[in-house]
Amino acid sequence: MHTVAARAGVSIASASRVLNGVGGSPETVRRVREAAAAVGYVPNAIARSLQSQRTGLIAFAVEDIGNPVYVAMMRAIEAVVAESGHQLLVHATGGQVASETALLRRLAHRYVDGMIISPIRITAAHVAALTTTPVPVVVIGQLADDVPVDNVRTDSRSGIALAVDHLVAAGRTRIAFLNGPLDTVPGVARDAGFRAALERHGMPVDLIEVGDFQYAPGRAAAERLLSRAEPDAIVCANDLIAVGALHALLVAGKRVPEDVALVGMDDTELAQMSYPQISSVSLGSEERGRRAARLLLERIADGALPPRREHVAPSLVIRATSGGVQ
Amino acid sequence: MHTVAARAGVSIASASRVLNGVGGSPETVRRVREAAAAVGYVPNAIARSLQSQRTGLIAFAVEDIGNPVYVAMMRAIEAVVAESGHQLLVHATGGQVASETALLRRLAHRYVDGMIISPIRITAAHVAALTTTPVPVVVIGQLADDVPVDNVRTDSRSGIALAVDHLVAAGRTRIAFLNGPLDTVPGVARDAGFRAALERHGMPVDLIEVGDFQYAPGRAAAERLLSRAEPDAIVCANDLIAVGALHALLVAGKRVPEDVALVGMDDTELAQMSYPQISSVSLGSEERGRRAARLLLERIADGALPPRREHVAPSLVIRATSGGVQ
DNA sequence: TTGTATGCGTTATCAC
DNA sequence: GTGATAACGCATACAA
Repeated sequence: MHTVAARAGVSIASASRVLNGVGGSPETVRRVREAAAAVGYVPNAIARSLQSQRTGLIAFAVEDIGNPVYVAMMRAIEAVVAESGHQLLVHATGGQVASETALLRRLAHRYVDGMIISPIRITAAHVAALTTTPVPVVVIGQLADDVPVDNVRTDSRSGIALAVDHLVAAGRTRIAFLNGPLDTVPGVARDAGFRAALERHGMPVDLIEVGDFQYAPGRAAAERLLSRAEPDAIVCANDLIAVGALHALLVAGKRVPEDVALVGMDDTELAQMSYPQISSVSLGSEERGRRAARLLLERIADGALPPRREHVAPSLVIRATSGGVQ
Repeated sequence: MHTVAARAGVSIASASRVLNGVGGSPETVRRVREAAAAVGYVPNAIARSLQSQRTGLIAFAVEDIGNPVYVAMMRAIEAVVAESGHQLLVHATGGQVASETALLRRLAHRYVDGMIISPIRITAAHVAALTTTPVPVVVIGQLADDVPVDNVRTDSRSGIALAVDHLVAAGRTRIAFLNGPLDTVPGVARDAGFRAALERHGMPVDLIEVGDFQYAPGRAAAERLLSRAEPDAIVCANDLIAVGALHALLVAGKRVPEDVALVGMDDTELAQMSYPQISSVSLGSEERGRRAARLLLERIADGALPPRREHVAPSLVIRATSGGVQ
């Protein structure tokens, strides 16, 4: 900038104004532009940030960037924030509470303009960090009603009910459930949803296996299930588990869906990339990502907004594994 | 900082020194620490960056963050750069040349300390941008020998040869190839590798279909292939195509591997998450990511280093779809 | 319109 | 060891 101004024979202030398109006589504009082009001037993002008090960065923090459901969210978020000139910073937390709260506290350094976080566990430490951070945060996931933080949620409890109702309507009577850890927010919600749905249909709740929200644990859980019972339908707490269960079923010689029907959750591209294609409860991942991004941008623009809650309703996508036509 | 210094009754300089752990009498240290804790002082990352001339950010630019091969790279990169206190900025370029060169030019703004980019097309515009950028860049992929930029590469040409040799040894005689676009670097390399391998075995090269490096195009390409020929083996240019081909084969009533053997490429988790599990040529994605990250950190530390080329050799992982035991 | 001067929040340099 | 002061690169009140 200094060089450009000197070369153009004007002050640094004038050069700055021209380069930002505010003010400047035609002659000044011409000379500054020429000088800038000649020396290949390009503004320094950091200095500009220091002055403007914004970095142009949005952080997205998730447990596992390999899970297709987060990839879908990330894409949706990226599309929204890119429109407003922001770039996306991705944090992989590994689901560690310490790692997530550390991230939230680090926000005070103001290295980003805002953060979208989707924790699978929400502890008191989370809430404390969330309510004291000086930088806007939007949480994707269930947040207690009294926490004054923008929040986009879905109802996986009723999502599980959609799956169960669908299977019951198809005549299935021994419906099993493969869940993730019960010390996670989605884990407890889905467990409660499954139990409530089965009880509503007057069915015994005895076919539950708990593993992790991953492929291999899902497959192992299905193997445990098949070794002790003969379900005619399996609901899975996410698509990774469902793919694992599908393979366990096929290895065990079961026909899907004739012998055992299967429904996953999250409706990721994995469900469509399996064979047979897996029915799945959509929790609107893209939509939640999109909404979260919009909420965040709004709050960055106006910090005085009241805390908002947005809700995305689940829906069932029926495919081959639950009686749809192949 | 100003507040902390005032509260501690020392100068800003002393406060800064104490907070950075350099110098300070025991008494000064105590008072500054106390004051900092009292006002909840936390350093401003931007101001610190302006002074230190580094952002602590590393960018990783890829075509599609949903492709498991890039997810694997990203994880490996993240692990390495995190050790040195860097954070990862992820760019999705969509494979657009304009988008990638724009990204490279934007590096001049110095919003990151360095970039790892894995373009599937490398044009003259790329080379021009790469050689003029003032910020360290490492390219994952084939770069011309005379381009003075750090580069981590593999040899997918010989990777394809591994797959073909394996299938020939297993007695397959009508080997097909499902490739991605021929205007991409991996596309041409894999095409050349397939042709060379088949010719080396004295086999006719007539079973090639070109689609895109995605699931649906892969499946469509396999359907086109099956409608016009009866291959007894299929080599796929990546795992997404392979999964699509597997499904096309199963829909067509083919037994895999009895009727048709299948080998993918990239050895992503997708290959293990399919049923039957897909044999795949590993191109060492994690290893390439790790090496690229190390090269970048070294160059950031010492810009005078000569340009380096690192090579990761491909290897074949045999699974169920190519005659391995189920 | 233009230039001067100041501030953004830190760190580094230099006398003391 | 400490404090005043000058950077870092830019944007902007204010006065001219």
